[in-house]
Amino acid sequence: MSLEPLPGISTAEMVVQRIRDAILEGTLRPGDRLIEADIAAELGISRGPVREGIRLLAAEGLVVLRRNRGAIVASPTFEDILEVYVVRKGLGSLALQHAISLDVATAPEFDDALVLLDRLRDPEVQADPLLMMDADLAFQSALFDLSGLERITSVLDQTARDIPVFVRVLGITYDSVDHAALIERHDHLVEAIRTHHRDAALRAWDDHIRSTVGEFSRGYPDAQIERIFDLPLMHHILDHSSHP
Amino acid sequence: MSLEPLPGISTAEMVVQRIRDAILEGTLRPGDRLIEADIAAELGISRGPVREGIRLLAAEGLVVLRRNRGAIVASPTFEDILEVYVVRKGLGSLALQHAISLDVATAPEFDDALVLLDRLRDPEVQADPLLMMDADLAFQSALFDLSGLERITSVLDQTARDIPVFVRVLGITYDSVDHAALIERHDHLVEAIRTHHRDAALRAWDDHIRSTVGEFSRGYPDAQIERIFDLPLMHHILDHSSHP
DNA sequence: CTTTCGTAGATTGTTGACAATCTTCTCGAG
DNA sequence: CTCGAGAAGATTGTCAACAATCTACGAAAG
Repeated sequence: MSLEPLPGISTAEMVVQRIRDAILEGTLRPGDRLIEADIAAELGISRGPVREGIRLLAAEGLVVLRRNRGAIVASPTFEDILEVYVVRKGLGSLALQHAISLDVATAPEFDDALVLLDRLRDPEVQADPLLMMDADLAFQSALFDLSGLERITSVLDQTARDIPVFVRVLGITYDSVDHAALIERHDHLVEAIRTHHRDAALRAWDDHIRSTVGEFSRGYPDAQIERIFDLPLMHHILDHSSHP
Repeated sequence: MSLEPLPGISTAEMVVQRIRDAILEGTLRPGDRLIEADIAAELGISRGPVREGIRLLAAEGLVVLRRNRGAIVASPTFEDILEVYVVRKGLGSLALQHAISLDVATAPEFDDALVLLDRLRDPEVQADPLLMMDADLAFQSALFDLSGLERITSVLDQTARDIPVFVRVLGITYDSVDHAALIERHDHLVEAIRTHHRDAALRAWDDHIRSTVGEFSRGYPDAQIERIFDLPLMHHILDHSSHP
């Protein structure tokens, strides 16, 4: 039996949460400056932990740091979110393959993932798109954890933290998402892992990524999913070789 | 024409370099504590930048942070370095595929990569295994940059920074590495990219990873490369579910 | 002899002040 | 009217002192 240290969260991590929440809430918008002294005053702490929190956010890609010129909230583009999904497709495949090659179906962590999957069936969760997205990502994260590959899961978790922010900033809505279909795909995935069907699992994962990307790609006409995930990504990214 | 700000490197980054060098040099060994005040005194600066540098190293995975208990030099295992190569195989494939789908052979950055490849032919470089490894990784990094996928290249660059440290800490030697074969594989890779042969490039990349992993796997008998890279990684990783 | 408790020392976490750098505004030259 | 120099203000980078926490050692109880 292991008790976590009670504070659980450092001051710098509190800063991270507050700033991330402010972005999610729309209080902070892309391009806004993050002024250490102002944030410190607002939170009633000194600049040190604020500075540390901002650096953590920069490592996550949520803010951009400019030497001696402070930090601004990042301005993710549609290409950025596509790249995030390319990473999730690639590393997710690796994690799932490895999980299958282990005997994870009997591990207690596997049941944890099933519990998280059940959360997606909760009508209360389904009513709130943001809750739904969080629950979905938490379930996927639990699956990846089964692989025991810490570096890979850490990168995947980072993308999972970025996605809600990107979605919010880009104004993407999941209104028309088909919850039943989403859950069915996840059921397939779980079943494939349980029965050690590697190819079926990879197919289910690929389906999920395609569906998700397809869902939020409405309104971005030149982002055909076929081009994105047969080739790994769309063509017009190198054009952004602007160096501001 | 753009001039970089002359300092080029922040104080915290200097700290990062010094500590990483100390690990590479053997002055700092896995498990050693990093005491902010001591390091600050040694470098003639205050604790602030030292603290910041240590956090950067922690984000890189080179040191482990424990709340209120300071940082210690990480103790990478053989499984860790295998996982690093799994990441490089996976994300490297994505970056190369995307680079090929663009018209990068005519880009000036492509020539930069060729120059870096030529460094591997320099007898002076070949004489020093550490130089050779750095030059090799720099060339690969230049290839990945062609993709324009910033998140993916940033993860790949992080693994590239970790590799020399892991190699040093684990006492791996590349003595018997076949330089001619290494360069020939890279030539194949370059040629495949130039001629838009996606499958050939992926095969060359896979060859390179296998050869590299095979090279340093001598003396680790139960790490057969076949098992590692057909399945994504070896089986006995989940056993390390110790939570110290 | 082993275990628990308490204290002293060491180390990290936080703070406010100072130094260095950047930004913005004004003013003058062309 | 445009452009550039220069000063004032704003903001980050750094520092040293203080507070909170942890570690280690030793004494006392069982």
